[in-house]
Formats: sequence, C-alpha cells, structure tokens
Amino acid sequence: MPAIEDGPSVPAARERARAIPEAAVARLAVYLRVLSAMSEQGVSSVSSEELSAAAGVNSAKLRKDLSYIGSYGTRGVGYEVGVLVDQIERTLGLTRKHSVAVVGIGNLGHALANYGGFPGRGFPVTALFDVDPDLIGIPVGGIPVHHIDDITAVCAEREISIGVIATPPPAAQAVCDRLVQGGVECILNFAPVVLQVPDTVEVRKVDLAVELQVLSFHVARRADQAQVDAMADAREDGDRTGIDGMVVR
Amino acid sequence: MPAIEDGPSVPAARERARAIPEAAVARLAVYLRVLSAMSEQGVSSVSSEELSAAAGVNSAKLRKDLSYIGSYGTRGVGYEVGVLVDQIERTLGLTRKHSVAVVGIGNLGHALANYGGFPGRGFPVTALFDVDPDLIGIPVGGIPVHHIDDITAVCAEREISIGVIATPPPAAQAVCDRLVQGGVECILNFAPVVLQVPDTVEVRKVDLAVELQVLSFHVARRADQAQVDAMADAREDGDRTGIDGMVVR
DNA sequence: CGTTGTGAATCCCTTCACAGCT
DNA sequence: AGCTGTGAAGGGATTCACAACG
Repeated sequence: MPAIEDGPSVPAARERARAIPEAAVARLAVYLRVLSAMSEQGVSSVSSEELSAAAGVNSAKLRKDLSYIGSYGTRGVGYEVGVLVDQIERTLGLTRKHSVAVVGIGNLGHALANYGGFPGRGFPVTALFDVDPDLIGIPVGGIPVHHIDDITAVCAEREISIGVIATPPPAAQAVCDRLVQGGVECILNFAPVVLQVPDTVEVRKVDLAVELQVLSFHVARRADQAQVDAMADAREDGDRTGIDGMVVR
Repeated sequence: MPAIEDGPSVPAARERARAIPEAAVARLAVYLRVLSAMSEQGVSSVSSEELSAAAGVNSAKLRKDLSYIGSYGTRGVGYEVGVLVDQIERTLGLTRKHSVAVVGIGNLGHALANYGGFPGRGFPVTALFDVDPDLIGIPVGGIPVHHIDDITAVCAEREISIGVIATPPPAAQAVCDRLVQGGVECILNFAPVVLQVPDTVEVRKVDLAVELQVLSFHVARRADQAQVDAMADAREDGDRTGIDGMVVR
C-alpha cells in the first residue's frame, strides 16, 4: 500500500491508470453520474451498497472498481461523495476540456450538435461538417457547418480531440482519415462500418443495428427456451428432470 | 408455438443458442452486415481470413464465433456467403419481424423514427410516443405520434417487441414501466439512467456520456504514458533536470 | 460493530496450434 | 495442399469471502 503523497505517488497513479480494466472504466463513468446526482441533492456520504444499487451493479464489483483508482473510503463508514467525484473525474481525464467535432449533419448529427456542450459539459462541440451545400454556413445549435474538405484544417486549428462520425456508411472511412490527419486522438463512430485507423487513435462505435440484433437474439433465445421447457414438460410426466432449472441469463 | 420441422438438429441448435457468448452474438451481427454487402456485390465464397479482415477481428476468433452456430464451412475452401447469411439471420432471430416503438420524439427520436424501417429492415418502427401536445397526431417519418399515456395500450395492441427510450432522463423509468406493462420484451435505452426491469425483460443501453468519457480516459492515459516515457528518456540521459513537475492536466 | 479493500477462486472469453476434412 | 473446426492454454474480469481497520 503505497503512501499517497507527492513524489513517487504521481508516477504510481499514472501507472495505475494503465491497469484499469476497460470494463471498469465504463462503469466509473456511470458511478460518476450517479454520484453527481447525489451531490446535487446534498448527499455527502454513501456506502458501497447504496452506490452499487443506484448504479445497477453488485457491491463487490463496485468496490473493486473503486479500488483501481485508490483507497478513498473509510472502513465502517463509506465514501465521501465529493471525494469520489473528484477522483473519478481525474482518472477519466475530465479535468481537461475535450473539443468535439461532429461530421454528418443529418438527423443524428443534428441531435448530437444540439446536445449543446454535450453531456455534462467538458465536451464542447466546436465544429460541424457536412457535404450538403445547403447546410454549409448555416449554424446548427449555434455552430456553423463547414464543408468536409475543411475537416483536416479546422480540426488542427481548433485542436479537436474527439471526432464523431454520423455520416452515411460510404463516407465514413474518408471522413475518418481526414479527422486523423487533422490530429484527433479519438473517434466515436455511429456509421455501421469497420474503420481502419493507426493504433495511436482510439475508436469506439455505437451501432444501432447491432444493438437491435442482439436484442432480437435474446427474444429468440427466450422463445426457444420456453419451447424446450414445454417439450420437456410434455414428454416427462413421470420423470421430472433434475433441477437443471438453468438461470436463463 | 411455431412447429419447426427442419431435420433432427433443431433441439441441438436450440440448446446451442443458449451457449453462444454474449460478445460473440454482437460480432455475429457485424459479420452479417459484411456478408450481406459481399453478397450484394456478387461474392459467393469467402475464407475466414478474408471475412475476419473485413470485420476487424482475427481469423481464429471469427472461426470460433461461427462454430457456435454450426459447421457450415468447407475445409480447404471457405464459407458460402449465402449459407452464412441465412444461418446468422436464423440464429439472431431475424427471420421474425420485431416491431419497434420509439418514445421521446426530440432530436434523437426524430433521427430514430426517420431511419425508416430501421437498419437492414426486420425492425419496423410501428409506434411513436411523446408528451408534447404540439407533436401528438403529427406524423414523423410517416407514423403518427401518440401520447405516452397510451404506451401500454398501443404496445399491447400492436405486439411491439422492442421499445426504444429516447426521453429526457427523468421520464425514462416511468416510460420503461409502461413499455414493460405493454408487453415489450426488450428495451434499448438512450437515456442516461439505470433502468429497473423485471428479469424477463432484456435491456441494452447506449450512453453517449459514457462513450465520450471512456475516450477521454484513453486520451489521458496516452498523455500520461508519453510523459512517463519522456521521463525515462531524460533519466537515461544522465538525469537532466526532471520535468517531474508533470503537466497534470 | 460495520464497511472497506483485496487475495483467491471462478467464470468467461480470447488466442493458440493442430487434428481433421476436402 | 489448404482451410476449417476445436480442444487446450492463457488472460481478463467477476464474484467470493474475509482480514484489516476506522
């Protein structure tokens, strides 16, 4: 248990960051939202049990996740909300602003541009791009739309760090290439396309079709399971199968 | 209860379905899209190497994923595109239509409603809901908007199986409850809220803030790593005065 | 006491590497 | 000869359960 002091602990904190499991990072963002809401309601202290219930995970997982960023709890008591908010924000790099560019101002792009400052601030949308001449120059959500040919120049100039791709699929890779050339470090991709990027660039994708199809799979699985159950019931009226009652989940 | 008369492997296929890892299911949806595109371009045969490259995974993973749904390849040759498309569609339950309801016709809801039939068809949007009186009755993407008080009745009547929540956070749980009461089996949640549902209902969430914050984390991690590297370099150079004051964001 | 923090066990997923088939 | 299908090994992430501590 390393001392939390300056000096050697700074590199330690840095090295720890690398060691946080990807899955835990996503959950930290959820905890942060719950904690922020609690903070606004004047809650100042919380136990792992309470927080985990509000975040929809079990308490052991929550404590393990929090342990990745340090030991900020008090045994027998719980955590101070304010402390956790600060530490999670620091871990997620939210103390720095990350300028966002949105490319493709269709329905989805409009929705994204109008989020206005983006969720929870810290992610100001500072540039919009499209190909449609009718859109260019017109402000959406207060920001003028530029032509996608200017992506590289504008992103470099405004030090955009996150590019959001909301274009039709065929345009996505070309847009991505320009964003990368303009120096963006991360891309959030809404286009149903597998993007090729240098490994210095982080990509996350949000794929509506995939989400729906995964849900569809679960519907089918449930229906099938119901059928298997029914068959088993019908077939074995004397010999009740073992308790293989399967948790279908 | 559709009687499926398809050879002896039906129960086997059913039991296998339960065994497909969640992560693999999501990737099958990606493979399906790639395969559909290939099919449209007249490609009729593909190797695991080609397909995995197009889908952005390695070939061993692809073969393992495909093995969960059965053995449809030909050793020494590859896979027939059409066969894979059919089998993946069957596994994902895409042979059945899944009616979709969208709740919350703001910017995002508009975008979703206008997807028109939703990605790759099979997911027709058949009902829209909002609270705003100015929206009710007006068609969006060809479908009239109902009041959210009617969610339960309309969903039950039209046999909606998937509910999409695109409301502001405070409304999400109440909307969710009504969808569940109306008999929806699955929910796709865009609201940044942890939903409480009975465990007969499957929920997936798309959380923009989480996505951005995960990206932010990676930016921070890279910056930190770069600095650690720089310090290591400097130290090797005979301890040039450390910039060990760190640029802490 | 009550709650945190964490080694150890477990489970799940990925990767390897090669046997098996065409 | 070439490519698929898959046991086996490896690596992560989750859960357990309890020691440590205010």
